[in-house]
Amino acid sequence: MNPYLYFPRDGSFSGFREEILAESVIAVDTETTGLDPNSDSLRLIQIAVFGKPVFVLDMLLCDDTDRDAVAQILLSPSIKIFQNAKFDLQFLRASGFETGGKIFDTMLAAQLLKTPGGPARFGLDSISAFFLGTVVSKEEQTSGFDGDLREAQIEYAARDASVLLELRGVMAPALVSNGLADIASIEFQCARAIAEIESSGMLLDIDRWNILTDDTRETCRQAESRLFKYAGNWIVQPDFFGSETAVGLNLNSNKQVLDLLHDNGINVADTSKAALSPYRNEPLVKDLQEYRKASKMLGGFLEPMPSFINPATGRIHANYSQIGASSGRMSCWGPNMQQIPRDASFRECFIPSPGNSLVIADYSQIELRVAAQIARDEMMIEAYRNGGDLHKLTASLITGTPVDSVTKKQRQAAKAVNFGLIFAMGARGLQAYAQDTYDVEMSLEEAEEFRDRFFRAYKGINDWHNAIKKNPPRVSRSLAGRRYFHREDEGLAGLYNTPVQGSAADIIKNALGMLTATLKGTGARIIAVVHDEILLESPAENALKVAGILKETMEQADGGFMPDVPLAAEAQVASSWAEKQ
DNA sequence: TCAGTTCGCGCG
DNA sequence: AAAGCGCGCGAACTGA
Repeated sequence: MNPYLYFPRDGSFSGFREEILAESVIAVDTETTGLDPNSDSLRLIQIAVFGKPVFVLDMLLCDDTDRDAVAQILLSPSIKIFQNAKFDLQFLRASGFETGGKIFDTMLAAQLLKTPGGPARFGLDSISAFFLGTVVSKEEQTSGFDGDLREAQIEYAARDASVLLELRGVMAPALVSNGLADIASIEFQCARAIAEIESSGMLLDIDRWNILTDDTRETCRQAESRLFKYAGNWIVQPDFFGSETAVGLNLNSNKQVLDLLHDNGINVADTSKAALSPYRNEPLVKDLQEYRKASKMLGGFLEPMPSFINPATGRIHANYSQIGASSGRMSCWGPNMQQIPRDASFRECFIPSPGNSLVIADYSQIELRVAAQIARDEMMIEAYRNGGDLHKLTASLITGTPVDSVTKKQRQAAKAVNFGLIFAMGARGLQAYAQDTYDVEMSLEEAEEFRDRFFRAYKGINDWHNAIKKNPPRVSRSLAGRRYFHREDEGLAGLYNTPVQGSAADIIKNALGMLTATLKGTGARIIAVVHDEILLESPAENALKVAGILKETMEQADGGFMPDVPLAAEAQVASSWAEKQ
């Protein structure tokens, strides 16, 4: 067991201030009374440096002198090693501690270093077992940090901090030798922004939300009662209020819904939106879609959302998994703010707190730009360099219309073509995608024709696809060097898409990291990120300036790995999330 | 009864 | 030859 000192029991911590400040690398870990930085509290701060005992500070007991010493050490420019930094950063901030220097996050490092044979879980115990070959038992320290501490708890807390030093010793060289150093520094710097997003949270206009909930309940009920009229094979009875109910019919059961469809002459294989698409004008199908929509809105968003409002802050603090998707994108849960419906009726419920404004920005066509860069497609690069409208250009190329005479409808169709085809969509898929997403009717012949012309016009994209098709890679990289081990059976679409999606993630993560610096002194906070969109809350008087900083930072966030294609972002000041384009 | 899987669908 | 991809979540369904 490594030696440790526990303060204040073992004397005064502040006497060690200078020798710790002289260190260039320190490991920091915390123990808390729970998992919620808004309602639970920080109990222990453990600080480990090479060649010294681990310093364990009991925040319940230590005095202001020791607090000041910790504050200064955390703020120093030395490298700070954390395991899952965003967690500790939130608790530290809630207790008034800010951190300086670069972050090294062992959890993010482990995720970047992940290989097919490596660990699938990234807790400290799993990764120390894998990278150090040591077995760490966490049993003693999982809970009970709010009363008197047992010696074993202090011992394990100290051990966790010293393990971080050892882990970096192994992982830092591994990141370099695996070509992951650049993406690691992007991820590490981004962790600060994610901590800020989670602790900031978002404010929900609950009154407006409740009205929307009531309205949607009514819509759902009406669609339901219309659907019961098709249920001849079920026993239809008037309910207490006189409207009809099909006894035993569960509209959420796809099995039963399939029967209902068949009974009414709609012979589909399954009840998915795609399968029902040819019948979308049938009254039964229309009612079903309306029911499903309303029921999804209710069960998926409207009803659960109020329970996510944190009683301590009155705001919704979602959880972000920084490397949540295999592509390198973030994911979000509890609640997932990345899937809030786009309808203005939903998004207008997300508002700034009094005296503040929202500042919202998103990247313009970032995945297409990334694809242009990866494929080095000359036509696309040229268009983006000249500030052209790529959707219009595609519309012109596939229809033969001069760019200036492209109609709105043509541009809309081209949008579907652009997004669909660079990711290996077939003519069939393109046709359905254009219909579903852009409300564009396209015959199969047209889809085939567009597909053909698209690949003839964009030679670089065509060559990029052909190269992958000819020799499917086992390993590939995003533009910032994020590494992908492709499954044996991974389809072409995945091989095309993963590095594109991941490179876009590299860029926005770089922007988030930069923002923690460029927003300093404005009073603005990052409150959400949705793949290619960043939301801030800013003091109203600064909002216009902040919008400029946000746009500028996002456009400068190429990190040097987008040499041929410029980035473009659009930012605006808003009084709710609905006010966006 | 309950954990795990599948479907369908919200977002990008 | 043909093929969009990536998530999280609720409800239904499956299997022991």
